Amino acid sequence: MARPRRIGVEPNEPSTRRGTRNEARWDEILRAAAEEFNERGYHATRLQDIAARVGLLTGSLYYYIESKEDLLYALAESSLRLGLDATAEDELTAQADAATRLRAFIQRQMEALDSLQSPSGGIWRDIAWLSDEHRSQIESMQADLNTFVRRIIRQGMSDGDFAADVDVGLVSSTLFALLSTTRGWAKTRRRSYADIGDWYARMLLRGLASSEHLSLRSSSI
Amino acid sequence: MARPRRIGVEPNEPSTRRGTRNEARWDEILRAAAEEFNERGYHATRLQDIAARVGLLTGSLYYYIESKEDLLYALAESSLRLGLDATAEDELTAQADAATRLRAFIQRQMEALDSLQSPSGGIWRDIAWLSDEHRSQIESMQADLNTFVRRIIRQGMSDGDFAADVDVGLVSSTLFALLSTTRGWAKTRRRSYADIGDWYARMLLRGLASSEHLSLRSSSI
Amino acid sequence: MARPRRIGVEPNEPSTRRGTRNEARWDEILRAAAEEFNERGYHATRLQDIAARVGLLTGSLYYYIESKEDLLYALAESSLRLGLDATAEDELTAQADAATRLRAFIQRQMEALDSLQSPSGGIWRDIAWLSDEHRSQIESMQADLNTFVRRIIRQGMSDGDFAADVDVGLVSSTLFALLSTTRGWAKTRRRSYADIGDWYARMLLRGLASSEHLSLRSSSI
Amino acid sequence: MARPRRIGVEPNEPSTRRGTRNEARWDEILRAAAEEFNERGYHATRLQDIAARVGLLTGSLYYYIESKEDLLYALAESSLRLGLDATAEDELTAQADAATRLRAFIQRQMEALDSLQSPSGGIWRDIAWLSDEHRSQIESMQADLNTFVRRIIRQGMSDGDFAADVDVGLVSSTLFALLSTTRGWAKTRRRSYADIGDWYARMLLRGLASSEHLSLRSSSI
DNA sequence: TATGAATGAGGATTCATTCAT
DNA sequence: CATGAATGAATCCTCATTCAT
Repeated sequence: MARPRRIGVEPNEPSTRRGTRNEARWDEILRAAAEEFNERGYHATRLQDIAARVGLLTGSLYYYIESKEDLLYALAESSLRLGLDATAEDELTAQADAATRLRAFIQRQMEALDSLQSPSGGIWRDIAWLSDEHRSQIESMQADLNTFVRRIIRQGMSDGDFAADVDVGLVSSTLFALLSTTRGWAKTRRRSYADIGDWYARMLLRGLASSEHLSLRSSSI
Repeated sequence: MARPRRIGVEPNEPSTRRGTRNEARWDEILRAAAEEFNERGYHATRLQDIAARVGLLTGSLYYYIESKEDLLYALAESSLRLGLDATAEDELTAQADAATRLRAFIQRQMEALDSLQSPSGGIWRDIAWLSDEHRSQIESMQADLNTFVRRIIRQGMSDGDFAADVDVGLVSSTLFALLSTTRGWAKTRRRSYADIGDWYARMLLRGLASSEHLSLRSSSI
Repeated sequence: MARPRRIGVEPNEPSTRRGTRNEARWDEILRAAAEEFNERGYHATRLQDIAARVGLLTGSLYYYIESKEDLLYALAESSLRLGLDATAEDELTAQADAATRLRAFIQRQMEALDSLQSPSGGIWRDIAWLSDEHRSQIESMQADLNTFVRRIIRQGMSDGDFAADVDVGLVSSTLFALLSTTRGWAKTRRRSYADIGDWYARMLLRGLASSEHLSLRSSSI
Repeated sequence: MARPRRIGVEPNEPSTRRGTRNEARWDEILRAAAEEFNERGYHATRLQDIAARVGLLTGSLYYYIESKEDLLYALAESSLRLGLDATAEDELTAQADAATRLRAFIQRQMEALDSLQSPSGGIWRDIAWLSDEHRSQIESMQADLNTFVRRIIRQGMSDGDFAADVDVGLVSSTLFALLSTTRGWAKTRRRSYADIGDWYARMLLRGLASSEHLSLRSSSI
């Protein structure tokens, strides 16, 4: 293990490089990396662990990657991309009230968890180890996702659906905390991601509701 | 000689036990370790980082510890001990309804976050790196804490305060996920731990409430 | 990361086993280790010393070993295996009298000294540093060798060739002491191992003889 | 553990130093060091091991020694001094035949083994780690002892008591090998040092005898 | 005399990374 | 594409040694 050395990375390498060839293998590798990172964390995971999962020797990985960091980036990126994709709303939803939109968002995020490369809490702290360029890309995507959620919440507040005294940042932090932690313990659980998403949505929406509102339409929540 | 992963038997005994001498330093060290572990995670943290914070050389740390693992254990242990201490209820609370008890529990846990050595999400995954003995001790404490929460939830269910269709495990997982993640982002936030605790309690209790119940006494939640 | 005395469990598996790959190198390494251990002893020898002899960097040794202990074990094992191999007797010898068999045994042991990996007194004390499993294997082989010698001596005693008052354990201890020390000083000496063996045999056999017996056939000894 | 650093030792330090004060403690320490060195060897022994035996903390040892090497030197020196003392012969012995003198020498050496600080095979290889000055002193004493034995053997040869074809160096090597190894296994044995000495003398003397001589007076050997 | 605390130079071990084949 | 072999920079851990109290 070592502090990141990559002092000077060429920003414009021949993109003819890695990843393009043999998509299947590349996916395998990403999947393997995702699992190892989820279980042990980025630093505790050895390239050898990943290579072994795919049936390769460590050195062989370098046909596909340029550095270990590549895997972290690729995973964070694809995970966030999935999250951002789940940001797209069909016409109906797009015009619905905040509660509906939030519930839909949560459910779409939970669905994304099923695809193997998704947010496992631990990875996010390790973003700090990415190269400057990579890190800022990731952080920008995180910001976008965050913004999407905050917009919905603000919409709910101005529509009077959500309590006026809600701390928007607190709520979105809570939501992402829940989403990113889920994978860690959900495996052992018999609940489907959909069920868990239901519970999250119920908690959050009830929590967001203003007291009067809550008593009026509680049955629908 | 260095880190000889002494697989086998040490003809020489473990020497004198550390940790007790110079309580002040020991606390400093723990505090430093907690902060580093929280920021970078167990594996990414170098003993040097910790030593430097305390103004020692790396080797000097070994006057206080026997291995890096010791620090992980000490932190996990003290963190859980705090959590378990927060399990003690005054007479009034002990006889209160589930909602009251749960809210009190959450607030006490949040208060514990203020003491420097407290649950930072990341640490828990690294428990896997503890020695067998240490790990089983930690896991046992985790189980105790878990049990306490589940009992309250079950009480609420049988008293009719909480919805009957609640998944106890899911709820407690959610609660611990929230508690252990908090530290990660709370620093940047202007909310006090007490405020955050209020929000957690509100969300969880409303989430747990049965629909009718909710509409009836929603204003009090 | 270095020498983390990984007391506990390794979440990561031992990886692929070494030693078999590139037999030639492996032999070189063993030979180098044997020489260093003989000269300085196990503890005083640095892996760097061994690596340098083979023209490798210290870290590169770990492609072949898992720990320094591996080398100690491999050497002790191969040394004892040689010794045990020298236990095999041709038909003629097997049916000869004790004196003949003992002499033959000694000579075969001395021949074994020529092969580079052989008993150098110092190594045996360091066996204490082997892992439990390794140590018990070594000790078991030592016991076998010991038994072989004791059987011959007992045969000699019951055949009346050796004095009846001989202390079997004492004799075998003496023999192994001689065998294991030889290498230490024999290098500087101009005598061949065969000559030295002759002298050992002469001493021991005469020492073992009963007084009467001795005077009768002394010329043949 | 480290290669000996003492690059430049002042040859003429105030000898007012160590060892003089509190003879009792000093003896305890030497005794402890002797035992540890015998069991684990010089390098594997930590000053802490020795200190612990005496009930001191490691640092406190430095009131008595100047460096770990001091202990090795003191032990080697005292051990050889004992050996050389055993070189003194009473008038009768001094004028006896070689066999008698050799036997007497062996017995006196064996008696010396009882005093706690005596030759344990392992120590001798570690002499290489002494400072130049210390080492040459030790080697000089070794040479003296060696010479004494060789003289006796040569006397025996010229007197016709020992075979003429004997290799003097080989014999003395053998003798010292036996003497220095003894402690290693003698503990477990029920034989007294005197008994063992008898056996050594018998073997050597018979081994040294010329064939004719042997048959003539075998009963007396 | 003895101790507690710290130092610092090793030395073992790990692992990302390279590269010729 | 993959492997075997090697590299070397970290990082952990050990222990002789120092020194103020």
